[in-house]
Amino acid sequence: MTISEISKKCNISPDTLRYYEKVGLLSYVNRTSGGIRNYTEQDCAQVEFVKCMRSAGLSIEVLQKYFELFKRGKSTLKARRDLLAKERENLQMRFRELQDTIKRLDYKISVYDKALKSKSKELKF
Amino acid sequence: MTISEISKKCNISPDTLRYYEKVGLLSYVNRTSGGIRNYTEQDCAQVEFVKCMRSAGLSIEVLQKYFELFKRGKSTLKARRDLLAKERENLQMRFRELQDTIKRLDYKISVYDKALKSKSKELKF
DNA sequence: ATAGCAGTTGGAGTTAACTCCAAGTCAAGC
DNA sequence: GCTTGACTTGGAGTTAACTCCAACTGCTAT
Repeated sequence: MTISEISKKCNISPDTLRYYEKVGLLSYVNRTSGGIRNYTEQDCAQVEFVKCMRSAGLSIEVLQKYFELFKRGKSTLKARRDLLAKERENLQMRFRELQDTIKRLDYKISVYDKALKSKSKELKF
Repeated sequence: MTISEISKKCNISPDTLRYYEKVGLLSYVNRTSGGIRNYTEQDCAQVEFVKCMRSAGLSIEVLQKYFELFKRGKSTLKARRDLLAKERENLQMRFRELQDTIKRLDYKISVYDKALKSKSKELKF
């Protein structure tokens, strides 16, 4: 697959794909004889993984660390597991915070709805 | 309350508090005769609100818009309600994505645990 | 064989959201 | 009256994560 195909499929810009490769979030992608990137299904799955983790909020730095461990081979299995587990815990925390914030917004919206019905009050902020 | 008191109470740096005021996320904070900020309980509650929304991911720009509407008075009640409702929907979406990502990480971690037990396999990434 | 387009590279530029700095002010204690 | 320390301001600097650019290469179709 060419870079534009992956770009469309994963909805990530070619520039971002090249950037991810440059900083080590994709192991070096094979090139055709003409020097053009030729993504495999594997590469594609990895791009999807990176995209998913990035949009959940994992930093580039953490993902670099993960793939760097990967390159070092089987001896880093435990370290990688632990890295993922730690990030999982971070997400869990953000998950609960997000839940609370949504509840808070629900309450605030309900206060607005009341104010709108009574057509008189102003709120504090 | 002085800026350093609020800073401690809300765990936001004085620089950030001044920045928020400058860009309109806090209505102008009263000063003492000597020109020093003197935060009220109200201000404090607003700081808490901003902090909560910011850490949930609402942009400075959206919060600026919200407080700008606020300054325009009661006529913008509906607009503010709708702005909050829209942001709430965004958060709800991110909430579900986060849930999925956590599940995905759980699965990946379980795969790692299996690999660690069998002490032989390497994973794809 | 040439026009045109998709791709390549290294490196510069952009954006959001802070964060830091220099120069100055003010109240309090010695 | 002078030092100290917390505060003030406007504005410059930083960081993460892209995003854009210029100059170039190499297929493909006319």
